[in-house]
Formats: sequence, structure tokens, C-alpha cells
Amino acid sequence: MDAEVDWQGGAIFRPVRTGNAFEETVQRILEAVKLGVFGYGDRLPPERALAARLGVSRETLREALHSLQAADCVESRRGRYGGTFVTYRLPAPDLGELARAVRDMGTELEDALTYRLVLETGAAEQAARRELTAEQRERFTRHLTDLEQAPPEEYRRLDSRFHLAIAELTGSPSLAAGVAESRMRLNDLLNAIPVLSRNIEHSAAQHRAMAEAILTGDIPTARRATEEHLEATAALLRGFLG
Amino acid sequence: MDAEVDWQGGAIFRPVRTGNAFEETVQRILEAVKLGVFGYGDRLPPERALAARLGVSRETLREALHSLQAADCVESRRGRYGGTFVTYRLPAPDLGELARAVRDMGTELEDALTYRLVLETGAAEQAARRELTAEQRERFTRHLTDLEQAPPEEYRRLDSRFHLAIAELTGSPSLAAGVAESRMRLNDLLNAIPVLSRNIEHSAAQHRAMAEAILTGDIPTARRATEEHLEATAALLRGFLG
DNA sequence: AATCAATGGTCCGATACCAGACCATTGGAC
DNA sequence: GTCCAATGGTCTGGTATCGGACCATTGATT
Repeated sequence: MDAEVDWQGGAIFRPVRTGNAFEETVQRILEAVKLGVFGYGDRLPPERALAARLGVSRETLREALHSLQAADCVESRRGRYGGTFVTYRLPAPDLGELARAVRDMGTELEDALTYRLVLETGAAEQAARRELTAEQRERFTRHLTDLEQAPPEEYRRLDSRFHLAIAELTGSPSLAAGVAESRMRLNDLLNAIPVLSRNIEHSAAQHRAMAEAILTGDIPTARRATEEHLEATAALLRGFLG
Repeated sequence: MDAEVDWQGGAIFRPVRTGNAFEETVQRILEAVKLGVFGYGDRLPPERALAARLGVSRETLREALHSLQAADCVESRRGRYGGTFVTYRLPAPDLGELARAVRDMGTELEDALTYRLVLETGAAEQAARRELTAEQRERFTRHLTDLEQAPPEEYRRLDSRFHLAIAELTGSPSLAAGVAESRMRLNDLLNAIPVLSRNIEHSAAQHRAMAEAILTGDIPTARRATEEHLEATAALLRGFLG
């Protein structure tokens, strides 16, 4: 009768809500900064708007912001043209830290890498499949050139933005959310990888290949180029598990 | 400075929590039944265990169960060997209902179909890529034969189970959860499609092709067969949008 | 200098949700 | 026949979260 209760519940009967709205809110904002959606000095959306977007009461959001303020990640100013401003800079990459973080993730690492691979290669394919407007093409191209001209300290941030931009091009909010989520899970690890000029050149070539394939609608190449690009960092991270 | 505030928040600043733990719980359980995880007469996990799995208090879960009981979907019995039992049967497919539901989903339909395509083709590829244990292969094969021998009223339920089984084979919980989620979103629509013997034959051939490719590790075929299979129903649903 | 719109800062009552203890029922095991 | 383990049923106190009203501050505009 219920011999199979253990069977599939894993996917369906997963937690309805994250334990704690406050902590989750802190994480989300921090992730947004680490993912490069907001850079140093940028202003976050007004509290009322942000609370609505996060589906959380303004009080809860404010507690989260206070928490971030206490950690010197943001700073609030009153008055018109005031707001909450990012005062966080990515810490310098640290291989020791990376090794520790990789081991801490344990079995979850492989899950996150698989999830990312499926979503991002799929997103690249879908983006290549779509008819893009001139404006979309232009914005996307700008993301690429921004990334190529990035100073080292901005590289990781603009890299994230480039990848998220591809997800947005698919026109599928769920897909974009999935890509963002998977990147959030891996972001601390990716940020801990030192930015070596040799790796940057290699990545840059891959980024160009991905962008070109997407813009020309070359579906198989978009997928393959993305897969190669992702496997490079995945292999690096897996190396720390050995 | 914040000119790009509208840029990417969509993916990152999405709601932290689903509006309502109670309603969400009702949905989850109902979806589990509709997805075929539990059939008529099956016993759900004990309240304490299920509440823990769903990350919800027992009280909240019980409210949800009462709600389902009031709707004649489940039935509870006390005592050892008691429990909560499913008393729900899928309603007969109804094309009029289908047309209405498709229109109700509106723009969300395309999103859900894209999301499903990416996740399920990716899952099929990952499943094909893995080394499967003898036990996994056997269980998976059983799912396929169950489906092929299914009486019409069980067809949709076992079809869902087959697809979820593929997602489980990937060994990636996140991917499996994603597939389950995307199927939940489309399930009411899929269930409303009449089961015609001609379609079943067609689907059966596709299912076999998928299963064979996965079991033999033929990655490109696994992906392509899955894509063809999914596009068939997607095209049918899109047809109702006009 | 006065105005005002946009923003953060504060407060309070209502309530959904939780954690855990305890009760009631059932049918198999002994 | 008695016991008992597993299950659903009930209650209570505590708290996180909500939602909405109201206050305080600021700097561009006039």
C-alpha cells in the first residue's frame, strides 16, 4: 500500500517555507550584492518596494537591512534621494577558504553543479532559439563588452551579470529564477577562485563563443560552448574534493 | 547609479515565502496525489513525519488535511495501522475544461513549458550519463512496464511517475525537485487531455526510446527523444491558445 | 526661504504559525 | 484477555510576521 512512501516524496514533500523570513531576506539581499546585481555605492530599491518584491513585510525587511548595516554591508540615508546603499566589496579570493568551503558543501556540491549545468545550458539553448529584439541584442552585447573590459576587481561581478543576462533572454521567468538560484548556491565558491589572467583569457574566448552563438541563433553551439565553459570551473571545484 | 534597478531583480528579488503555509500545504498534498505519487486508497505518511518533511507544524498540516477531507480527497482513521488515506480519483478529461484552463494560464503557459523542456531534457541527459546500479535499472524498467500495461484510468498517473523516476535517476535532488515542480504546474492541463489509444501508442514508443537511451547511456538520443516527447504535448496545449 | 515629494524610522494590534505536551483509539502481539 | 505501539485528536502558551498608520529627515524645486 504505502511501501513506496520513501519513493518520491523527496521531490514533492520538500519544505513549504524557508525556516525564517528574516534570515532568508538577509541572504537574498547579500546574494544580490555578491551576484553583482548591485555594486559598491549602488542604491537598493526603496524599502516599501523591496519588501513587496520579496513578499515580506516592511518590518521584516528592515530587520534584515539593520542586520546588514551592522555587518557594514549597507548604509541607509534618510530624505528624498536617500535610500539604502551598498557598502560591501567582495573579499579577496583565498584558495584556503575555497578548499574549506568546497569540503563544507560536501555532497551538495555535485547537486548544485548538475543543477547549474542543466539550467544554464538549457537557458543558452532557449536564448539562441528566440528572436531577439534589437534592444535585447544591444543590451546583451553591452554586457559582454563590459565584462571583457572589466578591471580585475569587477570581473566576477560582471561575469555573474553576463550569465544572468542570458537567462533573462530566454523570456522564461522560472528559468531565469532557477539560474539565479543555482548561481547563488555556488557563488561563494566561484568568488573564492582567484582571477588569473590566463583563466580570464580562456573564459573570455568562451564567453564570446556563447554570445555569438546566441546572437546568431546557433543552438547546438550555444549549448556546447556553455557546457564547456561551465565544466571548466566545475572541474576546478571538484579538484578540491579529491 | 540605480538606473538598472529594474534590470535583474525579477530573478533574485522574488518572494521569499509562499503567501500561506496552510494553502501551500493543501496544494502540495493534492499535487502529490494528482502526480500519481499516491493512488486511490494509499496511505499518506503519518502526520508527524509529513509535517516535518513539509517543514510545517503539525497543526498547520492537520488544517490542510481537514480541508482535503472536507473536499472528499482523503480520509483519516485512528489507531495503529490507521492513518490518512487517499479517496481521490482523477476527474475525467474534459476538452472544454482544458481550453478554459489553458487560457487562464495565459502567458504563464509558455514559461512553464520552457521550464519543463529545459529541466526534463537536461534530466534525461544526466540520467543517461550516470552509471546506474542494477537495482536502479530494475526499478526504472518496472516503471516503464507498469506504464505500458496501465489501464486507461491509471495511465496519466503512471506517466507522471515514469517522468519523475527519470529525474530521480540523475541523483540530483535539486533537479528532481525542479522537474516535480514544473510538472505540478502543468499537471492539471496534462490530466485534462483525453487519453486516446492512438496517442498512447505514440507516447509509448517515445517512452521506450527514452528509457532505452537512458539505460544504454546514449546521451544525445536521451535528450532528443525526451524533447520530441515533450514537444508533442506542448504543441497540443499551445493549440488551445489560438 | 518655503514647499513638497520621496525616503527611512517607529509603533501597535491582529494573527498565522509553531513547539510540545497530553489524550483517545485501534488492532496486532503476547 | 491484556498490553502496547502507532496513529490521529486536542489544547495551550509563545512568537514571528504582518499590515498599516504615523513621524522625521532631506534636498531639489520654486
